[in-house]
Amino acid sequence: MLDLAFIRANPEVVKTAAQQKRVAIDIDHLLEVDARTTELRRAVEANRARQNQLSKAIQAAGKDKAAREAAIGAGREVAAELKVLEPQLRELEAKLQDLLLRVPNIPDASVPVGRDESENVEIKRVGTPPAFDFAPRDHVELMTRLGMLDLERGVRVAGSRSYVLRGDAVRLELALLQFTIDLVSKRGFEPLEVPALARDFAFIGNSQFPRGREQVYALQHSDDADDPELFLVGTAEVSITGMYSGEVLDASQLPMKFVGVSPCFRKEAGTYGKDTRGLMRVHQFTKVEQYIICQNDHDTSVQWHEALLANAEAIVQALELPYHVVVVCTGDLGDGQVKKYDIECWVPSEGTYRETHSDSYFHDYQARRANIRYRDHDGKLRFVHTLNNTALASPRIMIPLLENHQRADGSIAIPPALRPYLGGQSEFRPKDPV
RNA sequence: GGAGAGAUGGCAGAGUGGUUUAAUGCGAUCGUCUUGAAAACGAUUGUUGGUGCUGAGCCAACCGGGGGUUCGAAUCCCUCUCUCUCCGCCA
Repeated sequence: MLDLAFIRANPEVVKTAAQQKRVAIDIDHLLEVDARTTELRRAVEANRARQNQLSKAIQAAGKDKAAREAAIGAGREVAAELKVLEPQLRELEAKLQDLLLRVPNIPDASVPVGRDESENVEIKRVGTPPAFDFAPRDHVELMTRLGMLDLERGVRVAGSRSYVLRGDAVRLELALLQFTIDLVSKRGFEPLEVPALARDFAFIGNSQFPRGREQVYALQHSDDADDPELFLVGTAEVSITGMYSGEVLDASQLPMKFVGVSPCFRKEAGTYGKDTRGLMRVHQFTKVEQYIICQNDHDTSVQWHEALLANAEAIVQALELPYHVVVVCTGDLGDGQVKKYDIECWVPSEGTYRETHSDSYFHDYQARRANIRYRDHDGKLRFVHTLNNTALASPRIMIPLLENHQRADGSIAIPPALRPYLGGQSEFRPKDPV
């Protein structure tokens, strides 16, 4: 959420940002609602002031019955007027709040303007895609042959975009998660295992709601089917934002650095026909997420944004995956994001790079929604800044991991960094080699 | 799932319809005293919005969230959330 005072002072900046992010929002209408709200609030407050004066007059009247009755009579009139005005004010305030929640954040000046992901800009390329002297297999074929994947039965249980990991894939996933948490926590990040269920306020704080609600699974937690109380998170980011909602932190506690793990659930609404094969886009997965809460300072945010990227790069480098980094263009940015880097790893079966990590900073956009503040050294309250980046998402990471390290016989080399987490094992080998 | 008790400022804790403008204590900040510190003493110390001669002042709201009764609610009523105690169930 942006500061309303900022929107009032810079409507054109906000309009341009919304346009570049391809968000349809009528800023003029918002300002008009804002003006009407202020006007009505003044009227309500004037009535309340009058009410307080009369209340004192009633006390002061004591046993002077006439004065007392007169003041109570006047009080009735004020109360009657407030009874009309107050619901109008509440309605306007709710409308204004809803509009405010839909105003996107301002992208950084360094973000390229573009329509969609096709206009993201590569800034870095690391490693070389492997040159196979055989036709590389895709992850579905490799994993099925290795007894690691059972798509058919996963779909039987839970429908399309579902899967069962079997055998060595389960060991591999646990190894990947532990390797990742170890690497990031060694860099000073506190491990968290957070709820995968969260209330709506956590989603609002994170800026998944109100826009984006259709991507989230709602749970009927009470008997009132129209009022789901809990939702399944699509990322631990939601839960971590919710953790500190409403708190006033102390400047000395910052920065807070977390590495959180959780199951993640996504409806993937509107992606029919996209990445339908295999493990690229699934309804349920497991993700290790980096999250930082820092002081309200642009340069500090930028510094941590780079640090989070460096952590993620260390992970894909240790897994020996060829990758590149792109700056995401305005049209592909989330509402709250100021700037975002994606790491995309090379996928041999597709002959292209695919997103595995997403590194964003928000300034105080999330903090303002979630009301996370800190008392600065000068004694003032400020909203914190928040950032997050994937550390590792599984099973998606298995696609480049297994495809890049495959051999002609269908076996797969395990990168040395991962071997300690697999009992020293150096490869996955099918029972029936090709 | 059943029964009961609670939720008040950074913390503790009074307050059961009208000078509550939320007491008191602790903490914090500043000052006095001191070589310095501690102690003692004094002062200050919440948030949000509005107004404004722009951080003097003035107005409004906030006692877990929301709604209601009343001229007037921390206080009475309804509802939701959470915490604690006991019983039941359970990995």
